[in-house]
Amino acid sequence: MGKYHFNEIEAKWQKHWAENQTFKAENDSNKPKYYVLDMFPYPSGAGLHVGHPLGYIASDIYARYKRHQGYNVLHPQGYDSFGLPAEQYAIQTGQHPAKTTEENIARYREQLDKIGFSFDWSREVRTSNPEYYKWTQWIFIQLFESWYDKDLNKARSIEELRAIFSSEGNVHINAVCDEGIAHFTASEWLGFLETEKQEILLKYRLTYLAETEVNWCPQLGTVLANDEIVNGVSERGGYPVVRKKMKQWSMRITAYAQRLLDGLDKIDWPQPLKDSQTNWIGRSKGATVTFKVENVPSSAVEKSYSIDVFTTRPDTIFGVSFMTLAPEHDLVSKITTAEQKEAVEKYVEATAKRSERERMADVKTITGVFTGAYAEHPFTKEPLPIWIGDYVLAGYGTGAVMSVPCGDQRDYDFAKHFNLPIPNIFKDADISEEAYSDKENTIITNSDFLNDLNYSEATDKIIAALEEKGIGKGKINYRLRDAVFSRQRYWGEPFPIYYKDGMPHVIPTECLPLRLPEVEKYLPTEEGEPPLGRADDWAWDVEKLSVVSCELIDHKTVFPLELNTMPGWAGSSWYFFRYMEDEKRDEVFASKEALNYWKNVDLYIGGSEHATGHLLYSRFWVKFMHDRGLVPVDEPFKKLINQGMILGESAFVGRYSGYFKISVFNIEEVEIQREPLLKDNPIMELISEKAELFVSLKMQDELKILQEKAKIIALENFNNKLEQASKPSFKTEIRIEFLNAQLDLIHSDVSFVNNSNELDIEAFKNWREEYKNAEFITEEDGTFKVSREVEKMSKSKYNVVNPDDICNQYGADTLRMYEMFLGPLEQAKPWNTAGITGVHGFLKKLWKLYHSASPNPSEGGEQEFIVSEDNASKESLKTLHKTIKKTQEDIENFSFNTSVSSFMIAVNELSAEKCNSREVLEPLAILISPYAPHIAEELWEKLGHSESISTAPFPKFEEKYLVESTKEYPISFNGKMRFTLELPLDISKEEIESAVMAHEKTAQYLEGRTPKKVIIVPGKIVNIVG
RNA sequence: GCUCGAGUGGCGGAAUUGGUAGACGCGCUGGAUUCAAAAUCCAGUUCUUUCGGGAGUGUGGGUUCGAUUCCCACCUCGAGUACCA
Repeated sequence: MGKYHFNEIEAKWQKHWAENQTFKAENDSNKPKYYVLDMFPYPSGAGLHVGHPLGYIASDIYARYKRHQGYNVLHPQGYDSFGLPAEQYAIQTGQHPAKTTEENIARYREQLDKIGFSFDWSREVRTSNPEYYKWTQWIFIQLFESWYDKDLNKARSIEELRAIFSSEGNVHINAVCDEGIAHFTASEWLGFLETEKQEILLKYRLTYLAETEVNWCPQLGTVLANDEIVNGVSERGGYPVVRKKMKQWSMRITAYAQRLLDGLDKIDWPQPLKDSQTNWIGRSKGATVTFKVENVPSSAVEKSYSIDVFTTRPDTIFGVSFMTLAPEHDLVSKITTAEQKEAVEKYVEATAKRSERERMADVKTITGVFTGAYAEHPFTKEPLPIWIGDYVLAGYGTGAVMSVPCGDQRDYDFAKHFNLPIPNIFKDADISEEAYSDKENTIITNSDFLNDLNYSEATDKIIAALEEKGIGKGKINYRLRDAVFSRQRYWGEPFPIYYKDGMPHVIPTECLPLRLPEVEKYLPTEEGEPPLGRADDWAWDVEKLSVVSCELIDHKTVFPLELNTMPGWAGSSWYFFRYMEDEKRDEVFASKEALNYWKNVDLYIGGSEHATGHLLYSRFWVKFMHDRGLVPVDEPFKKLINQGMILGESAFVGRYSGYFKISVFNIEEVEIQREPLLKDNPIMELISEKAELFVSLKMQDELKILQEKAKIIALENFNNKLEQASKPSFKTEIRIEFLNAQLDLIHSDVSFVNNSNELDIEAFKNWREEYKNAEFITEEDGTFKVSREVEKMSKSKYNVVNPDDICNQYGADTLRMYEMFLGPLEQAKPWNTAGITGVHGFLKKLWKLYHSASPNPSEGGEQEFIVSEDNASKESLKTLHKTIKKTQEDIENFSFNTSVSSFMIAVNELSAEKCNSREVLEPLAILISPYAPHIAEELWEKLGHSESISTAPFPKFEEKYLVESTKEYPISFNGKMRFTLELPLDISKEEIESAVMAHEKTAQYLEGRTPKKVIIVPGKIVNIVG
């Protein structure tokens, strides 16, 4: 073998690596550890396109580099295999989602294997495997058995909470829990029934059951989390989402809001990603204030109510002129007066019906209604009318605001719209057009004891006053909501929960996994229960400790099981720990030894779309697991890199569709059933069907040609129709008149188009039935050209490029290098297959470097492998060491595109130098091996090594080979480079100056002037000013 | 609207601390080799020019001997977010 037969080489090494488990990570090693992870792929039915492996290639290069650096590298891969698409497919086809998931995974694996990744497949995980979700359920139970102690600022066991309740009741408990839990003493607690105790405990658990306002998606038949909704419609499928109250499992992630925020400072993540988590958590500092509702004689119940509000501007409290409640606010029905009842109820009903999307679509329309009730200003005692309005969100703060129209634009707009007073409490502020919301330059006035104070002084003073009066206090508020954890779906983890007396109970951990039951259909039941409601055997027998038939439910020993399943993020919130364990997977989710050895993920690569989903939830779970002593770390991913999207270059075929008026005349005047047919009146007039014609790019402006051609098609179609019908018995003439036309561009599959944008017309015709007989107008040279446009790579745009095809045609090493060569990892960039020949040519050149220049007849006419043991030239060594330095720096900065360039430069230089010495070529193979591992292994073997190149030590950079004695100085005049001058590096500034001044070109550029100044930076530049 | 990021040849992009703008690759042009094609190799390729030179990194200003790089204002594109009190 002498030519670069990449297909053979790659198949050979992929087989070798698999058979020898070359990349198996050791849990017991003297080497330092390094953990490189890719974001969990969901195995979709469409398979991989060239955009998907981008991040995997980058992480693989880094993993291989770290192995060369002497690290014990963990670089695993697996599948986030529960999820909506498989279930939607199951609903449509009746196929079990496990089956399609299996098939999709097989296809993914096949594609991944072709690219030559150094994954340790022995540690693969799949979230839908019972052996895996057993532990997801187990972690859920840990959450259920935990509560959050605000004083210790960590999660603790529920057993400890019970102990506290038994000894001192709940009065001194400072926990993150439901609102409005009644106080009880220890003896009261001990007197409660078990069901009552469970009811109370549920309000403290980190995962709890509650009636919540959720995002219901009727088309998907499930609720969605906030991060699963994009622009008011579902992320998957784009279906509308409405608000609905449902009993749901929730996760008390809000307990961790501050720690999730603080933790961001400790991790090396891209700033935009941190920003979006910061915004999502949405911390704001302010105060809660309680407003008393004035007793209204005509209201339904005569009782004293109060409204709590949260405000970030307590300093503006003297500017309050009314109160606004969210329509969903509990108090609305209680305080509304009889006169306003009808209007209020109508309004509440109307807003409930509006979907999220509608609400978002019209932010501008101001709506609201007066309740008839008044609140009392806590300081001035003025009555404040209480309104409801849907600009106040039920889910944020307390669902009520103190409206300060002079300082808040929304309050201002509302006040203007309903003619409410707008008192001004800002000194020298103009509020005639809009609210004055500047915090920094504000001086408060008309505000009693706050007069003449600025924002921060006034805020401190008012909070002190509120606290003294006991009607408010300083408070930090978060936008982050508790995460809804129930999904009304089949293809997810079952909750290890059964219901006794309406209270949830966990099934014993030794009975896990609680396996997903079989159902005959994947749809909700007629009663609207989730698909698990269709299972025959879905009840828990507490004596037999097993799942039994639903018919046996007696609520004494056999109880119904939970029908919801967990959301997609359950399994992906802890999977990175599972990879750490390789032997004791049956006993633990991951052993202490494994967790302590691998700690956290050192490098995590994936897309930025998971910013507020997976990446927030997994941080939450890890912090929780850390609190409960389950893992030693409190952040999962130390360093994170977002890879940019690879975009597709869609191909567009021009389609001209013209319409004609076709009129049929008879030529002879004949009588048909006594009706004379007259020559000059048409016997028939019709508008032609669209005459479709495909037009090559440069012909698209040739309207005359297009019209002519389209006319022929229209006529042909007409004649065919006429022939199929009965032919008239008289002579006819057809006249045709052009009406109008349009040219549109339609997607063609990019596989029909070559690198010169020429369409394979035959392939295009065979693509669709309706194109079979289509007509094509080509360029003058007979080719048909398409236009190109960069779009997202997607099946529906027919611009998907398959990595398998690239591997077959150019090889995996070429694919890997080219993906890196396209541009910076983090940036979005278009894929253009045409450019791939450059890196492919580079690999061929690299191969040649290790082989004889001319074919050797004794080698069957092929080039012979030739590497000499002679010393390399000075230039070659310089090339090598320059490349070592650059490659190392580039990999460490994740600048993979530039190191591919530097390899090209190195190979170009070494080829020119005719270098073939082992001293240079051996280290060169190692340098390139992270990028192009197959060719590197092959050359390594030819160089006489029997061990894999993958653990060969990375070449050591030595400065001495780069030391120069002279420098080609750029000589600038007023900052413009004019010529260069080679000078020794060891001469003084003065010597440089005299050498430059003595140069003939200097005089030429000075044109007789005397320089004002000569700037000399030794080793860099010379700049002459004047 | 707010937050963040980015604007450099025909294209993807390079220039790591302010120091020769356009590395490397694609494409294009010309040439060698070949019966021919593929492959390979060589030369050229920012624009403009009266062939001396001149202009040039989104726009306008500033700092500097010197700015793609730093500062100010603006324009355009992309991403995220969306009444958060």
